[in-house]
Amino acid sequence: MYNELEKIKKVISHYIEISNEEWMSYSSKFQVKEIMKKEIILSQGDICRDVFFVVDGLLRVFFVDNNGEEKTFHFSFENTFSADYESFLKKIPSNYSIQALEDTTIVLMSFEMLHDGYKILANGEKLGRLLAEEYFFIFNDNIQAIYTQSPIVRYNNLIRKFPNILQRIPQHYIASYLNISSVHLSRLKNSQ
Amino acid sequence: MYNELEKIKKVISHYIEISNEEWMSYSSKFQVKEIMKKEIILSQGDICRDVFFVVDGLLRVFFVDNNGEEKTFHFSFENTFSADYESFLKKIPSNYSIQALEDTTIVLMSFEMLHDGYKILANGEKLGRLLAEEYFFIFNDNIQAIYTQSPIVRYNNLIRKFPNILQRIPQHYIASYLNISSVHLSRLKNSQ
DNA sequence: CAATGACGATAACATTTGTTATCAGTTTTA
DNA sequence: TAAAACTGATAACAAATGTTATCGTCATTG
Repeated sequence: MYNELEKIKKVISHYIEISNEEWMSYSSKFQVKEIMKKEIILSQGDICRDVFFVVDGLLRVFFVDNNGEEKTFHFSFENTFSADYESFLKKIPSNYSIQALEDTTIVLMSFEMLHDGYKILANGEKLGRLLAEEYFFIFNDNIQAIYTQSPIVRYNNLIRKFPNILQRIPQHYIASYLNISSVHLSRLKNSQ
Repeated sequence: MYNELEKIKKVISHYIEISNEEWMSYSSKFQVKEIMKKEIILSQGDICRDVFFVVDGLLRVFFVDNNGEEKTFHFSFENTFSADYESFLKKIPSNYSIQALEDTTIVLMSFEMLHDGYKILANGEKLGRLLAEEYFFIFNDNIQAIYTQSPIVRYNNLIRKFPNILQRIPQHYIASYLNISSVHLSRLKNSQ
């Protein structure tokens, strides 16, 4: 418990100043959870009630398209947040599912908690703003990569950014993330 | 002048409560600008110093990829904001250019103004948060469409959402937005 | 430990999509 | 108003990508 909350405190402190008193009362509301590999912690269609902070492990965010095919569109590594943030904020059914790719430790942050934070914490609104901005940056970069880079370039960049990704994530999930078939990715890799 | 600011007040009031006194002092800092068709108001590589609010007209957000090809990835219609929001927030060189597709009236909102607003306005931080969230929603929906929908489905949805888009935007820009060649879009349209 | 399933490479083939060029109609510009 | 640029359709061809199936290896599970 101690370590998990220390980690999330470190991340939050990176965004805003938070006093010890504030942290003491605020952090008591966090919920820590251990989830097993393959476990699904958010199902497409359900409302995303919490933002998940990944303390240790790895999550996969995906959805099932009209043809019944799974599309992976995000991996959540250690020390990052994960959620269907639109579902979370608007309280509408989620378009994504979130699944653990490894045994994972997460800290749950509920909608109520975040919104209480807007009032309770001196810099609560700022935290909300910076979280939204951070999410936006991720998606912005992502969309730009899709428009400007070929799949194999995106693949190489991904590996450069996360060198151990191949040991942790099955290749067909990566292909799905690149929005190409697993056969095609295999071909691209072996013909560069 | 009167009408332009009324429009943006209406949009901002949709996000937060803002008193008349606040609006009086705050709105005086807005800058209204008329730009001509084809004029470029943000150039790739420059820092995006302002968020543009489109009062009337139409903007195109695009970038030039590694092969020297223009990729359109967003159209900004009336009553919406436009910017390279990442460049704007981080004060880093913009990856996008923004160009008017019609004679357009915009209201400029500088970084300093937005940040002053965080302090001056009672709900300033909240406004910043909601703007970031709004931007995030747009990109979220966009990325999801790219992953789950075929180009022709995205095209049809686009037309359903903006029925007069074909009269206002050349088809090859729309093809670029769909991330397909203009020849291919032409084919898809005429073979549904 | 045996059975099952997951994983990634590969081949063969089908389909989609891009590229280049041409043309006719329209709009813009000098 | 004449020339130039822009626009969208179309054809022919090339390249990229998907689909299906097979196979060997490895991990998981009962």
